[in-house]
Amino acid sequence: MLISFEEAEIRSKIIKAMAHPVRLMMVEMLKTGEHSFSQIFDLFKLDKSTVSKHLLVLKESGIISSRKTGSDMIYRLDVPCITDFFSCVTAVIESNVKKQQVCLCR
Amino acid sequence: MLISFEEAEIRSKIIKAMAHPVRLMMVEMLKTGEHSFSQIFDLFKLDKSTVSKHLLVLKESGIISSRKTGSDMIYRLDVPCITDFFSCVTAVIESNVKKQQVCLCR
DNA sequence: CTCCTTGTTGGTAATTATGCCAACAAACCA
DNA sequence: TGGTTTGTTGGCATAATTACCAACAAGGAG
Repeated sequence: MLISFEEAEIRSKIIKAMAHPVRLMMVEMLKTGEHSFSQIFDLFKLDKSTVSKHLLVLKESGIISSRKTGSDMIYRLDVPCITDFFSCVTAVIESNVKKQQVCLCR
Repeated sequence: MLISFEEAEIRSKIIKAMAHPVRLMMVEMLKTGEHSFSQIFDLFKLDKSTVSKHLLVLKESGIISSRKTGSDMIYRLDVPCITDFFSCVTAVIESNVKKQQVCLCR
């Protein structure tokens, strides 16, 4: 009935890949279609190596993939259902507002 | 169109709360209904303080809540849509299998 | 009241995550 | 061929996470 610890570990690796504001924004952007590294890079005030490593985390978890086109690296979202993922997060946030819970605002 | 960094931070805190195998299993268990601390504790070979702290993380993110009944602490899942959350994670795993991607198995 | 059960909090050590700089590799340009 | 653009990798310092033990607080039970 309950999932095994091994199964939970596999799942948590995927969830962990999403558990960073920068990577969330990257996924949000890729929800609108393919984008090049430089387009993604321009979104943030971060070193290019940092951006590259965040993209690698998403790629290794299987959420996005990349291909080289000319001198550009193009990234795309592999799993469209990531939208459902977010809709539940939004539900949690709304639930927190109803509870007037402030723990996320500290 | 794209979410702000502040919004992404709020979201990532909730996702981060789910990003641990132990906490995932706790949520799986609470999907079946309310459970006491000792019932949850018995699932794991962990110190009670560790279990308590994991539950606190879930509680502070607004995913679960607790109430004291007699000498027991009862925990419950506040956000049923967490199931949708998992269904997307499962889709990622299945997509990875199709790709024969091994990065999650190392 | 005293002991015992139940769970939380404080402290600490080990591991992991994050972000920068520097160096490198690959493709494009001149 | 030499220089430039584009992105990745290695190394390192700092911060965050995790899990343990010990101590503590709050309720029963005797």
